[in-house]
Amino acid sequence: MTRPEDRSRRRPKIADVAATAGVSTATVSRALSNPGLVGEATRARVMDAVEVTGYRINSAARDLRQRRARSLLILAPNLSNTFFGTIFAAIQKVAGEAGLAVQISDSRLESSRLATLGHDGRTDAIVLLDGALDPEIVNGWRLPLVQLCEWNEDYDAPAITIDNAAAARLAVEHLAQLGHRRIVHVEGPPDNVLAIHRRAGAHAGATARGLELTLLPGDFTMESGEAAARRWAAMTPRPTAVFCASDECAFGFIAECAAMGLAVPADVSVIGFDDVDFAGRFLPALTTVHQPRAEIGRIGAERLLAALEGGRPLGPRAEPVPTRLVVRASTAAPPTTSPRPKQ
Amino acid sequence: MTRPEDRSRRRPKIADVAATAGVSTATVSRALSNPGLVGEATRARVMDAVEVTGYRINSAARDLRQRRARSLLILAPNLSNTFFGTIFAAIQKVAGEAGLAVQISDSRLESSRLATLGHDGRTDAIVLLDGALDPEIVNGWRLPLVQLCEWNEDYDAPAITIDNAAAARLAVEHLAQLGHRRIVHVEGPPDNVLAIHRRAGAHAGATARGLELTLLPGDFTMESGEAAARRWAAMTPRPTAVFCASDECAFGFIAECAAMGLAVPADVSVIGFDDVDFAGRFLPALTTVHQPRAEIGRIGAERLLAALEGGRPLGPRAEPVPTRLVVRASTAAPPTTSPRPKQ
DNA sequence: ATCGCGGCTGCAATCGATTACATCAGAGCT
DNA sequence: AGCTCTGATGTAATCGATTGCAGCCGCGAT
Repeated sequence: MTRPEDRSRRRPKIADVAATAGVSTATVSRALSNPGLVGEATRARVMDAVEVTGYRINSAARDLRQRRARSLLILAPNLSNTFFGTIFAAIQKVAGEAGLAVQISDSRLESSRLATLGHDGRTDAIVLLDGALDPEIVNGWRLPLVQLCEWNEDYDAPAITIDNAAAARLAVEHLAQLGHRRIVHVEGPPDNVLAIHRRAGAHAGATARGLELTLLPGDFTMESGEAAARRWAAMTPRPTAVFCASDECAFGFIAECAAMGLAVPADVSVIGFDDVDFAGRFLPALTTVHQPRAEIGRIGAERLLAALEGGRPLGPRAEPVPTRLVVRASTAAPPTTSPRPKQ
Repeated sequence: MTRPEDRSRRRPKIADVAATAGVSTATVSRALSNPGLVGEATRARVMDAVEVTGYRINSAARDLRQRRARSLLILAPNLSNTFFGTIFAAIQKVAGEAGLAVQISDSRLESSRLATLGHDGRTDAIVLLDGALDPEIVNGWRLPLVQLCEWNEDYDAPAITIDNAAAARLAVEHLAQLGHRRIVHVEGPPDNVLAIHRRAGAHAGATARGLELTLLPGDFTMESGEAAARRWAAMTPRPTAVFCASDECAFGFIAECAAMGLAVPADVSVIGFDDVDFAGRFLPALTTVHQPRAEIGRIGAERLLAALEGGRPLGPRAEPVPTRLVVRASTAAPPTTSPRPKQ
């Protein structure tokens, strides 16, 4: 005999509902997860009992029995990066609507802890935003997995990305059209796929248009943009435009120009990459390549869901997501102060 | 008799390890989670067997038996908000090191789904970044819970926050010291606690220094900052300084000033609130109140962990986290163009 | 009257780890 | 020798939901 206090104190379980409704636990389970299997009157009694007892399913028990976690893991190299927020939100929206929980973790941890994340049964699928993890570990996870934005050829998983080279080329051609002849590309980190493709695209664009291209090192951060600005300022003659491998880098570049008393775009045109939320409000508003982050997150999550539900494998690779150049106020025709000296 | 293929195909469980090591499952379990309890030789055999079989614990089974999830849930009204990224990272760091998974969810969903999140046994504790949820639901969760940054008096949970009123007052006093006499405060959303406290602080500071304070509506967004800038520009005489309730709002205000051909701080001083990552690189670099987000996230996570391990309840309320004014380039003495007319 | 069938429901095994309790061997003590 | 005590290990119950199998009931067909 259960006293009322017990009910309020203990988390009700399916057996409590069954007792209240006068049916077996099997029937309660079926009424909740597969209502078509139970008679209408019974179902109503069960629902009432659920209401009365305040029953909530215990996911751990269900997960154990069904051998799935109803949960998806996002791994990113730096959770505080503003770039990722939108992606997280998009993934969570899709996953949440499908009843999946979303777990996040920093991807930069010791390999044993990292490996465990994909093996501990708490996760059904993985979204990877980091292309620099050990392929052994990544491929060791026997879970549906998609890569987003960044990718690694050694991972045996599809990637949802934009065509970084083509996008970079767009940026350079924009500068060429404005009349710039000598330009700088501030690169991303040397080993990064994105950096490599963007550099290749910039190079291709410059070659096609006959531009003189100088590469400066960088790593996507604002600090590296500042450093690049100082190196650029010391060049003679100064290139008239700069294509930064990320918006943050561009912000740093522009801020440092301001500190040096140089104006954008009057003294130098600057173009970024990503189109983060602030890009449009920056002063000057930043011309940049739009990377559809929400779209990428959504597509990634949807493909994982399809793989989980259909049980079919994820396609090997995906079409690139369309991107576009967003022209704002940080690019203009090159300064005409001194007519370029013949050489 | 298990054939080798079975091993490689099936996820090994604790029984497989036990069989390989020639001990019982109980011993394996103890060797892994409480090594002091088993003999040294046995422990070594078990560890070898773990290695050989490639065993990884099944969290669902352990969670079920131990009635805990080793997981913590973060609820925020908008996951893509740049403001939250740093907090997520700090929480994940602390939690991850303690072996807890971190789950994130948008807090703005139908109440039934929201309520379920705290009741489904997938979560041991909750970090709440939203003060606008139904108190019935929040208090219905029988889990350790902390509020961060924002809070709600109706929630029965401690809050880790800064002293928003005092911080706002600091901002206003800074403006007073620079010589401003008429100032504007662009408020946050009317019902928001943060907005209310910041407004109160601004009001107190203005009164104490004998400043003339005008309130303009806002909602923390860049758009509301832009709108406020237009309203401010239409005022006669124009106040010479503006205290915005958030950095984003300040960015919007400054961007709109630029669009109207007005310069900051030459024509108007602007001060923000939060000190988001971009604040220091904005042009002009934004004077703002620093909100130690990583610190707040860390403290919140640590208090939850302490409550989980010690089993003791969370303290009722926390000391405010110290904050400070960061003076950069967006504030200066008021313009002296026309000496103020006597009235 | 009997059989078969379909629709509901219940019984009990199951998922995989943890842990209370039992057992047992050996050491130490009287 | 007999007893207790301690430390290591095994046995089996347990966490709470799902699900294969079987049973029951009623109805229509033969």
